[in-house]
Amino acid sequence: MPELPEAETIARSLAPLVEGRRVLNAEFPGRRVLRGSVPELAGRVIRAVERHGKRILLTLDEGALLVSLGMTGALLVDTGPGAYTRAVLTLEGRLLLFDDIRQFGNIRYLAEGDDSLGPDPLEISAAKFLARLRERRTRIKPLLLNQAFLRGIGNIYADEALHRAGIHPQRAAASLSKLRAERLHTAIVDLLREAIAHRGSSVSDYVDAKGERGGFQLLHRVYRKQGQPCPACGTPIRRIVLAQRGTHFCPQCQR
DNA sequence: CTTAATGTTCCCCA
DNA sequence: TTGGGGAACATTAA
Repeated sequence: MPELPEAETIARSLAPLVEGRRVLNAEFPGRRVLRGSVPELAGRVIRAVERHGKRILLTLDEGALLVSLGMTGALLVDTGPGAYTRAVLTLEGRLLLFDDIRQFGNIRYLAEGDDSLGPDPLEISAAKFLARLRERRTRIKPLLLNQAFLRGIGNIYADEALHRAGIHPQRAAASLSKLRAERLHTAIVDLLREAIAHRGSSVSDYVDAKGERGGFQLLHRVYRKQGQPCPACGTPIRRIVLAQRGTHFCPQCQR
């Protein structure tokens, strides 16, 4: 469900609804939702809601909650708890729910900052991006999915960015020319900004904190478009499996 | 019944 | 040491 544009949309929709509010009670009906130990949350105040890669960071007056949305996680405000509600935070005047059908998502408490992720793709410079590519020996698509390399890109935007940049997903990352690497950097930035402007991609069940769907799925060029003509050249889009993920590309434009 | 799905982690092996 | 491959996690939809 969530990659960077979706997480950004969730954070923006959620922030004005919960920032500054005190937690009155916290319950976790989902047995497997909590990771690590979580201290008493009642009495804490939510100071800020921000995107952290493809995750959502709820900064409290002491510590923070890091919400990983997994494939099907959603943060919803003032809806009734349902069969897939895994966490319930009762706030002053609002109810914040974490719903997650497949339960790949989780919530962990951070006492301090989290430095386990790579740079944000919207903030890294082209020069630094190039330098980081050059020190890796893996193929470009799995590298883009690696959150320690860049935070926030997932399967949809990896495929879409590589198509825009004209790069084959199995291409060795370090073998990209300077020009190609810069083209990829530009493609990533443009793509993510456009997707955010369209409030993310609702391919299956992604919704923001108000339950609203995104619209960027209508502008996808290759993701899950196998057999359909490439919008650039008309060649049928191909689907392969790479790193256990469906991978969609144009065999003509991406070499 | 089979396959695939916006994700991550862990284990084994080269 | 790095990273690739595969399995696992849990659930729904086509």
